[in-house]
Amino acid sequence: MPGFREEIAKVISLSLKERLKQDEVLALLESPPSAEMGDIAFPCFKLAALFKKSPAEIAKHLSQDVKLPASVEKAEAAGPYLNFFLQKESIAKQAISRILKEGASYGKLKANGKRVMVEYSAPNTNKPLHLGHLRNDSIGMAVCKLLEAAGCKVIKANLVNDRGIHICKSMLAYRLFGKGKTPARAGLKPDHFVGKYYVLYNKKAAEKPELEMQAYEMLTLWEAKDRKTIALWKKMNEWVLKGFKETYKNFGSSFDHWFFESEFYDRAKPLVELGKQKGFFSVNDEGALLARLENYGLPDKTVSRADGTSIYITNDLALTRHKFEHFMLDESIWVVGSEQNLYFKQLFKIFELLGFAWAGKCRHLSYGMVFLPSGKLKSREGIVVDADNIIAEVNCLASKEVLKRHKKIKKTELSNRARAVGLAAIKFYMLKTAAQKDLHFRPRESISFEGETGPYIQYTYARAKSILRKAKKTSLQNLLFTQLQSDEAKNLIKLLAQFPEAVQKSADSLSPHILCQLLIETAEAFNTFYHRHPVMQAESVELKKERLALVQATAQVLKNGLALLNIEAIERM
RNA sequence: GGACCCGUAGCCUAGCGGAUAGGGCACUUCCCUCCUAAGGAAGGGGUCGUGGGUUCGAUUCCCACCGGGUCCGCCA
Repeated sequence: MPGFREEIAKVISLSLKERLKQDEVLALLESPPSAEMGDIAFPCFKLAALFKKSPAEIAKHLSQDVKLPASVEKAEAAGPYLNFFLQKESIAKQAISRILKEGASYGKLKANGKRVMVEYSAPNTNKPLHLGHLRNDSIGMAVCKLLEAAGCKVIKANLVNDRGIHICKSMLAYRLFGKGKTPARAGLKPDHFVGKYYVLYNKKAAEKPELEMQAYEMLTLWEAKDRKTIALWKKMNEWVLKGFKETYKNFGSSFDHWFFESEFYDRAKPLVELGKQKGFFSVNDEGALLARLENYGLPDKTVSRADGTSIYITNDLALTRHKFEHFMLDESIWVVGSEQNLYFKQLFKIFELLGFAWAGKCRHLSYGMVFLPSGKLKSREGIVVDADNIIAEVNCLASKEVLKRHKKIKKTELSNRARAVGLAAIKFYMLKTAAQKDLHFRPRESISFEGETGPYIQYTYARAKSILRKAKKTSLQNLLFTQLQSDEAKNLIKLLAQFPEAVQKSADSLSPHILCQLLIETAEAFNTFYHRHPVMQAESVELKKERLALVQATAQVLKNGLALLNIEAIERM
């Protein structure tokens, strides 16, 4: 069902003899700076070169030539812009009935057959998930949902970094100082229990440098599949994974596939051979194997150690090939922090040089670092903001807020609402700014429930739902929208109509913040409308119904939007 | 030394070649006999890091510089 924006794009496209396609026109539409100038603006700058006329001339020509749809009252050229004045009844009818009809699928595009894998979270099994993972998971989940809405078949993947020297460090500390304790006996969440030994290792290693040697010996034993070492590794990894799964469940992260580095790190031999054959993998003076990338403006990358043991990239070489071949992917996306920008450039260049057809289908979704007031997160020193603690802390804050408003609320209801509100605060905070920007996390200020926040949008939704509950089962069929005349209603409708385009844009550019921005604007517009125009006390029955329909449509859009950000819309707050 | 990212009001942030630079926090002043005040209305606060250049037009593109960050490991 086309909306009025599509209609406008269509008539412009037709008038331009389709030199610009409807979708291209649609993407160019913007809002004039003030309402007096119109509701939708079409800038003509891009057409100047195409038609060899000034933008103003083109706008003028279009204003006379364009065949206006019913949703448009008039179109005026204003310098280089063509401004459209919308017909209130028509757009209300069109947009609201479309949203009510499509319901939960409003904003979703039809399937495009593209298979995309999104790898995110990627924890290390030597320590619990921290603040950085919360940003990673928030972005990862939102991008998965956005791509799904855009019509892709999405496979959510988690790569568990479960081998390597860092894992051996917590293992060594446990063997030396653990005295056979278990998480249960220590009364700790199992991933926190293991993390304690990683911190302990680093503390002890500062005094006893020989520990480093011992950790490396342990890695060699592990690679040689030494029974006792493997047994310890398995035990500790099980503990950690059990803890992770609990955190993921709490936070709402989910995965279709779990990959383990331990299963892929030694499967890169054929690729290493291929690289040698192609002549750009070669051994250096110390005996390590390097991918020679200096001709491509990149530093060389070590592919395997002199003693033949594997390093991190070995795993990615084998795993990526497996991903594309086994899952028949059209695209593979890695959600990984910006500190690995160079690493991914090198990795992708190696795929290209190895000659894989899918080399160009790899995307690194890079996001900025999360800093604390004291500096960067440093898990080695135990300076972390632990994910579980943050979730619990925000939950507690939310709980207090709910309790302030509802003194006699039932316990289960209180905890459900607090959980939803707390998570919304964290996730929206992580998503509302462009991913590449660094984030400075100040626990007290960062996660607020007022202003541009997840809870603000949830609150707006809850207010809308509260009205709808009061209205009971008023029929909203066959409304004419002749009464819904206010500017506030019109503004709101215009924003609701932009939702599908915002979803598309967010998905295409892997930028959840674009959708966040629209949801904020929509919530603001609704709250303005809410204050100016009482719904249940409307002057006439017809007006009341029309307002109710608008409230219903707004609630639907907010709910759909939040869902794409992996945030729950709650009925009452 | 080299590469990349970020500098927009006290703080956070959108816009990234075009119409008066949008928001939020904090601050000032109003609004709960009225559908949830986690809200709304109004107000003050900006040389869009600095200096050049390209352009009819630059917060947006290019160059230099200055701040801040990251990476350049036989760590992951």
